[in-house]
This record gives sequence, C-alpha cells and structure tokens, in this order.
Amino acid sequence: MAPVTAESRLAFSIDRILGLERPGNSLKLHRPWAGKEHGQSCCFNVLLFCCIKAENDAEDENREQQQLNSRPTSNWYIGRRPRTAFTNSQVNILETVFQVNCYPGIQLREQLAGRLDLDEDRIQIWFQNRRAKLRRLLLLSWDILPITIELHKKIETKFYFVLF
Amino acid sequence: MAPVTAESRLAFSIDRILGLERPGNSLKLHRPWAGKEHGQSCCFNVLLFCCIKAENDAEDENREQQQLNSRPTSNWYIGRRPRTAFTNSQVNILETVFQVNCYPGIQLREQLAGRLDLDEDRIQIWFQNRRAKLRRLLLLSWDILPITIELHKKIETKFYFVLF
DNA sequence: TTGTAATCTAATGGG
DNA sequence: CCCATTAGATTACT
Repeated sequence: MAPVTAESRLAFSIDRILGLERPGNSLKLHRPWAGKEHGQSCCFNVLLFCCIKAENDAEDENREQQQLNSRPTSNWYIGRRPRTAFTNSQVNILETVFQVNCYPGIQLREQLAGRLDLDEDRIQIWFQNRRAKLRRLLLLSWDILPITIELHKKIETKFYFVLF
Repeated sequence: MAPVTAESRLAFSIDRILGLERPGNSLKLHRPWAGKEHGQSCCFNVLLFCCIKAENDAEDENREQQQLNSRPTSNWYIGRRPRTAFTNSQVNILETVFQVNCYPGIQLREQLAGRLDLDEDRIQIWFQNRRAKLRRLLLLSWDILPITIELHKKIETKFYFVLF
C-alpha cells in the first residue's frame, strides 16, 4: 500500500476542514467563482445575512415590539407569505381540474391563474398540497388493509391500483 | 395573433375540464402512469396499493400474519427512495465542509460517506441540493436587498456578508 | 382544534 | 453538473 504523502493527501480532507488537523498553512477555500466581481452574471457572491443585533433595543419600545412579534424562524427577515384565502368558487374549479389532471403543467397552471385571478405559484402550491392530502387519505385507507385483504381474498383480486 | 387551432389548444384547457367546451371526444384523463405496466420502474407517480398476493396465504398462517403486520414502508409505491433523515451532527459536518468546498470531489465525498455512515450518492445529492439552496438564497437576498436596507436603517441592525 | 397554505429539503429526471 | 419539479415532513395561521 502506498504511503500517505503530503502530495497524496487530499487538499480538503475532512480533518482539515473540521479543524481536527492543523496544517502549517491555512486552508485555501475552494470557490470556483471567487475573485469575480459580484456584478458578474454567474452568481452573486455575497450571501447576505441580515441579523438583528439587539443592542439598544430597550431604548425603543416600538422597535422592540416589532422584533418580538416577528418570529425568529430561519426566514423571519423575509417573512412568511400571508395565507391565501381561496374562495369557494376558486376551490371548486381547482377541485374539478384536479379530478382530471392532478399534475397540471405550467400552461394549465397559468391558464388557471388567469381565470381565477391568482398567482401561478399559488396554483402550484395548491396542487402540491392537494396531492399530499390525497396521499394522506390513501395512506389512511391503508390502515384498513386487513379488511381490504379479506375482501380481496373473497373477490379473488390480486392488486388494488388506486388511480387518481 | 395566431388563430387557435385544434393543435395549438391545450389538451387540458380549463374550459374542457369544466365541461364548458365539449369536444367531440371525451376528455382523456391525465394519468402519467396510465397504460404502463405496473412493473415499470420510472413511474413513481403510481400509488400502487400492492395489497399482497394472497394466493395460498390461507395455508400459511405465519406468513400471512407477517404480511398483515408489515406496513407499507419502502415498497408501498414503486421506485422512490425513502427520504433520508440526516441527523443534526451529520448536517453540521456537511455544512462545515460546504463552507469550505461546495463542490467536493469523489474522494472527499467518499471520505465523508465513510465518516458519516452514509452512502456516497446521498452526499452527492446533499451537496447538489445545498448548492441549489445557496443559489436560491443568493437570488433571494438580491431581491430583498432594497427592503433589507430600509429595514436595516430603521432598526439599526448590522449586515453580515458571508463571502463564499 | 382542525384544515390547509406555506415552507424546507431529499429525491427524481431531463438537458 | 444545473434546473425544475416532486414527495415527505413540518410549521403556522385561520
């Protein structure tokens, strides 16, 4: 077996990365885009974390209240999108479409968005959640599997394909 | 404006789905998996209730019991890998490595896999998704930059620029 | 409390 | 590799 030389060692061994091994020189970062100006097209080099420093909060009640009200979730600084309240007629149409096509493509989603006066991504999310609900329902029905199996023995089927 | 021909019309226009438009033929349902044999691999969309081939079950009580007790975990629908739940410590190490090298080569991935007791391809996927997340964050932070600056002025927070 | 819109991320397939 | 999209799981709001 070949001896482990400095040359054969990985530039990025886990030990080095985790700081468990301390080479003489500091670890050179692997940034394919490093050295490019941030205006360059490929991507923005700066990830901006806007973190609140809470110094001096006590002096500003309003400000403090704001900060207390905003939940410190990972994306609190952006905020959660206000919950969309679909109307009955909107849901009816969505459900009708879902019965036929539960994986609407971009065109159909745009079409729906236009007709229902909603953003396309709300449509997208609605279908995602609707499919999840359906799966949940199907899984629930799986709980009654023993009964189903009994039934299936009786009627001599092999599989149940639940097509939706 | 180009005329709407039968060819240019969507297979699933809302009008067709809602029945407001009646084509000569009835609407064909959009079932990605329809017509395919259930054994086919690609089709992760199939909710296959593989309800146990019950031939001869009655002759083997033990086996039947096993099958009844076993919940449909990995096999209840075909082809999709069960979601891997990384532990906190695994994620911590992955994140640490990512800070240094977000494009780990095969050697480093294998190294990580060994240390974290994961398959190398899970590492690979993790880094792909992590890079996608980073790109998303970068775009996002760019979009909210003006707002963020306003916010920053108001509440006198500091910016953290994390340079990659 | 329930239902569901929204979020996060592992997994998939195609380019 | 990237990209779009999915499923799965969870959070949070009405």
